[in-house]
Amino acid sequence: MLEKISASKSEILDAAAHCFMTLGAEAASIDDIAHHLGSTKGRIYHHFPSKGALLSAVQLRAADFTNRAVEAVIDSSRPALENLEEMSRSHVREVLASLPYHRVILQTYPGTRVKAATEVEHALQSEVRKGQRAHEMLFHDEVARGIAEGSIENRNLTVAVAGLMLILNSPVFWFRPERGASQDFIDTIVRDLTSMAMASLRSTAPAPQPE
Amino acid sequence: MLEKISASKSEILDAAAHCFMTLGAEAASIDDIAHHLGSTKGRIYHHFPSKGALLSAVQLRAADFTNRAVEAVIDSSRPALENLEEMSRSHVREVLASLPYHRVILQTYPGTRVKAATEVEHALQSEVRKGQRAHEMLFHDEVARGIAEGSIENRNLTVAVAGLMLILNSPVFWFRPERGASQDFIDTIVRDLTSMAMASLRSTAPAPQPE
DNA sequence: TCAAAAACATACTCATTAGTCTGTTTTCAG
DNA sequence: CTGAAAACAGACTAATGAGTATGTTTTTGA
Repeated sequence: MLEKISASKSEILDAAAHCFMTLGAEAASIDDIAHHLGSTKGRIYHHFPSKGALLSAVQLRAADFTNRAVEAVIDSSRPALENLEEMSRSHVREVLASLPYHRVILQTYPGTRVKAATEVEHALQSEVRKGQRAHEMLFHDEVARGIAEGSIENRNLTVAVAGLMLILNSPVFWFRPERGASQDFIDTIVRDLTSMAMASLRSTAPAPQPE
Repeated sequence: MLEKISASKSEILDAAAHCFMTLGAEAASIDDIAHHLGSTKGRIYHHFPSKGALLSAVQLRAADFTNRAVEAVIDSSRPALENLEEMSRSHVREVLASLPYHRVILQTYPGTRVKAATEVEHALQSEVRKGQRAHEMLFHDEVARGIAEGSIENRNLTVAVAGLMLILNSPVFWFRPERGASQDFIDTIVRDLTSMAMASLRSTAPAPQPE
């Protein structure tokens, strides 16, 4: 789904993600990104046709990161909750590892339709949504399986999955890697968030005990 | 904490919140907001000194909305979890009721420092954070109390409260009132999100049974 | 009833910034 | 080696949008 990225292109994406994160996707200018690279606009516009395309590329890569990380640990032979726990752990780890990219996604999450949306840009945005939806589907399907199993509380699926993803993505809002990112704290975040996420899903009432 | 707002000023805030929501806080121009009001810039700049001040006013009002709603139902004589459940219910209801305002908050949550930040604007933003922190504190304190009680799982407080707030705010990301906001669906959202939030906090291991 | 202040409208200025165009350097296949 | 294409740099254009300055209307208090 994602074409190969040259080393230079990847460097540009990293810089773009960083600037979008610190300044906001809309406020960050192409010149800001170029300056952060020690280059000029010429370099960026040689690789990307527009700012919108660059933004979409960053968002697409973000979804791709978590997608790969989660898909790698999926094992549908396990019970849904067990599987979801591994998936969640992997997702949170990846978010913490590639934080700037995921910050950008959150910034453009709501239905904020871009003003000057050409046909091409619109298509790119639709592609981004598709990638995000695909990733949510990984969790969506497992939650549905868990509800069928009886191990997960029977709630509105949309509401439940949205809440789950928000828990897993919550570090995006407050995690500051620049201020001391001790491996210990990272482990705490992964453990506690995964624990909270699983607890929020787990069925309370009958609790089928297979022991 | 919040000065009285004239009818006209309130109308401007509503329009601003709406435009910030649909177009994004950065992309929405003062002219856009004025046009949505059927007026011109003059009206807005008569009441607000700058776009940043207008944005801050919207954010401050958002925090004020949920603050009032939650504070009204706090009853610290109850057990922490019971109290938190009522608070959460009230919070979610308020978010759904004044959605545009809360969308704006989420858009500017991350550490995106504005570029042209004058001293005044900076002070306003700091005021906004203070209001948001105050509201989070309401939940923070109750969670701490619950942990002390033993009814809430002993996790990192920052992580736990952040996760909790994200669950409660999650409709901001996907709820579309324009597309059929049946009272029934609203009730479902409030019930399921509150249920998930409480489940994510509840202590799993010893479970002190006071019955 | 009548100033004066509040509440707007309208026409500007000026800075920022996305995108373009042309030139220069680097890479690399043959 | 060489020439052509890729990978940039740097100057320029054009449009958008925040903020201002000066009107005009409406409200209001005495």
